[in-house]
Order: sequence, then C-alpha cells, then structure tokens
Amino acid sequence: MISELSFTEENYLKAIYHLSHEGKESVNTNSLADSMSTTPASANDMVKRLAQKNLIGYQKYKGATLLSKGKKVALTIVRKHRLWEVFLVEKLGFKWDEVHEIAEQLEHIKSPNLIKRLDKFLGYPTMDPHGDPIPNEDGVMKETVRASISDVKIGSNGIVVAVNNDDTLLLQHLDSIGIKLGSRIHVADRMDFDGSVSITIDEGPKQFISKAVAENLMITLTEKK
Amino acid sequence: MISELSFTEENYLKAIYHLSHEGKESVNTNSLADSMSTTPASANDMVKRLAQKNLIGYQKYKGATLLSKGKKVALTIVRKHRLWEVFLVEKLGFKWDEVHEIAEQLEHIKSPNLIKRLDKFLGYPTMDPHGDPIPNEDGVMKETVRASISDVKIGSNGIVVAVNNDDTLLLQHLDSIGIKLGSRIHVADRMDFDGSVSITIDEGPKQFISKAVAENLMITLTEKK
DNA sequence: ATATTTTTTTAGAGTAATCTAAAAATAAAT
DNA sequence: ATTTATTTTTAGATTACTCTAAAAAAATAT
Repeated sequence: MISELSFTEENYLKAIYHLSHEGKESVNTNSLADSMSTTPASANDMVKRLAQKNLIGYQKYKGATLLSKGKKVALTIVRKHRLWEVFLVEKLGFKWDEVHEIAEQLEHIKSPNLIKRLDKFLGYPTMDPHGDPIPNEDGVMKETVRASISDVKIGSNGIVVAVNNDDTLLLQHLDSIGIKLGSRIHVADRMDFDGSVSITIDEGPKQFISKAVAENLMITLTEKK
Repeated sequence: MISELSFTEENYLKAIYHLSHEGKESVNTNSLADSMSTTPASANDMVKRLAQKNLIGYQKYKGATLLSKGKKVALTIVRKHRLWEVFLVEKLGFKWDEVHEIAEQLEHIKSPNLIKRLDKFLGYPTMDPHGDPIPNEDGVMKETVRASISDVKIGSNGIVVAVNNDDTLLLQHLDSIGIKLGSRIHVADRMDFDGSVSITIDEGPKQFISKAVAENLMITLTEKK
C-alpha cells in the first residue's frame, strides 16, 4: 500500500520521471530544483524524504532514480494529467494550449474510481491533446512515433499532434483547409519537384499542402487509418 | 483582489458559511472545530488568521461571522462543489451519495474559466444532485422550495432531499420501491379518498405511495422534470 | 597535480497548520 | 452571589515544506 502522498511529493516524483526520460537515467539535484522552480537545498531535502519512503533510489552526490513504487505513482499522475487534458479540450472546449495549468491541479485529485469513470466517459483515449501517450491503469503506454509530414513514408497515417510554429498566418492557413490538432491525416504522395505533399484530412478528398506546411505539421503514426 | 487562499482557509470559510446558515449568525469556536474535525485550539488559530485577512469578523469569546469578502469566497466554493457534483452524477454516472468526497477536492481547483465552461457544459444547472441550489457567479442562488409530497401541487417535480422519519420499516419500504435521496419524483395524481399519491421515480412507471409515506418524503421542487 | 569552478549537501531558521495541556473568560446551577 | 461546568483562548511543541548561507565533494581547467 502506498501511503498518502502530498501534492509536493507527487510533483517531485513526476518531475523525476520526466527528467529521467529526457536523456540520462539519474536525475541530479540542480536540474530537479530547476524543473520544480525551487532551490537545490529544497530539492535535496525532498529527495531524502522520497528515498526514505522507498519511492526513489538515492546516494549522496549520485542523483535520484525512480524505484518501482515511485514510478507507479509518477505514471498515475501522468495518466491523470493527460486524461484531464483530454476532458478539458474535448468536453469543455478549451484550446490545447490552455489546459496545462488546470491539469496540473486536477492530476492530484485522489479517487481511483473517478479516473476509471473519466477514462470511460472520454472513450478510453490513448493520447492527450498534445499527442503524448496516456498510460493505462498498469502504467503501460503505447510508444508513439512522432514525425513531420515531410519525413514520413508515403502511405503513412497519423494524427496531428503539434504545429512546430506559431506563425499566425500558418495557423490561419491550417484552419482554412480544416487541419487541427487531432485531425487524421493520410499521406498519399510527395512531389520530388517541390516537396509538396498530397494528403487526405479526416478521410476527406485529397489535397496538396506545401513543403513549408508539411514540415511544420507533426503527426504521430497510427497503424491503420 | 483576494490573495490566494489555502485549501484549509477555504474550507474554514465554507464551514463558517454553512454553520451560520444553520441557525444563529455568529459561529462559535467549538462547533467550528467540530465541523472541521479538529480541535478548538486549531479553529481558534484559523479564526484569528481569517480575521487578520478581513475575511471574517471576530472578537474574542464572541464567535466569527463572514464579512463580504469571506462570504464571496465561501459562495464560490459552494458553487464549485455543487457544479462538480452535478458533473460527477450526470456525466460520470456516480451515485448521489458517492460524490461528496470527490467534490470536496475538486472545489479547490483554481480557474474561473474552468468553472464557467463547466457550468455551460452542464447546461447551467441551478440545483445539485442533493437538491441544494447552486449559486451563480455573483453568489446569488434560487431559493429552493422544500415540501412534503403530500403538500405539493399535482404535476410538481422534485428531488427527494429528506425523509422525515427514521423508522426502519419506512426506510426499508422506500428502498424496496426504489426511492432514495436524490431520486427525481414526478407527482402525477393524488387520491382524495385516502390521500395516496401516484408518482414516478426517476422517470420510471407510475406507482402509488400511501399518504403516510408521502407525508414523510420531502422534496425540493424543480422547474422541469 | 593543483587551483578553480560547479554541484551537492548541511546547518539553521521561517511559515502554515496542527496538536496537547493549561489558563482565562463566560455561562449555568445552586 | 458563589460555585461549578463549559467554552474559549493561550503557550509551547510538532510536522511538512521552504529558504539562505556556508561547507563539502566532485568536476573541470590549467
């Protein structure tokens, strides 16, 4: 049984999880402090506390690593965060870039039953609005492959998960041709001549997008359309 | 501007609000401690803090009363609590009596925009699943009319909010015909002969309840069924 | 290999919220 | 009007989390 953790402890575990998945295994005190917007002294204190509770492994001057218990907690937080983000975007109509702060709060609500029901209500999504995978109840998540439309193989299918550019003109253009986050894209062909790409959007008619647009559109690949 | 309050401060304000609406105006230390499941010493400490912040009025040995700022906070918490309860019951399918604890957590999520959107998503409800009124953004709420089923007009609709009798036999009887707190009742007809009443429960088939049962069932009237 | 810089840890202290135990004020009883 | 009981307040300690400032260890540079 995992004893009740504080918001702060949960947040540290989540930060350690994210940092250790962004490169090296062991998370050092300074970067942890940085990511928590606090001082190295505070991070160090917390690391000792979490190690005491067997949630992370820690040796002086050697950094911290999640132990299985801690990883489980971290993945549950990530799962809750991403499910709530789906809720905020799909049900309440928030834009995908407005939801992070609210989800940071909602992820700490304690009720396994709530998350089970929320998951069902949302139709068991496997991806959040940013295209990040949602861990299942056991902490397992689909590995997602993310690439620009200008890089994927012809015949690929995927879901738009990011736009690598916040130029208003680009965003307006995407809007006018009906591409938004979550759109299902089929890459039909690519022209060697100018790098433009022929795609279908949400099973619609084929249309061309320029190389510049294709480069900025990130999709996660899906097995079948 | 109301500076950021802690969960605890918000909870105390809410408790003072509820207590001062259950009888006398001024809330005394002991009952506040009681309702917060803590000691009088702790309640006293908090009362001093809240008075310092001009959220409540307080004089030694004289109890506490909400000031306008504090009342506004309390009503916002109540609003959030009740909106979330509607969400949990209507959208996630929780039972009436399972939602309180979760709403106790959700009510502290800070985002005015979230509540606005949630309110809209739920169709601007004016009552929570327990039949309590939901304050609007300005803290104003519809006065609820509470009456016995034997007193309301034929054609009335309402939510069961109380049983005026704790006789085990009555409670068992209610259970067997599917009436519980939160049940939605439509009063179809009343027999002059014996005072029995024809009702529907949660949009189910019409059935009769005796005068004795009807007298003991309190509902709050709702506009539409 | 030694000096310098960076990182990490400790020491000590502050704040918010809580507690127990005792003192002070108020209310109730005779 | 005293005594008794109850309620309320204070005093002092505790826990979780935070900080600054200084010491210790590790990494880097010369």
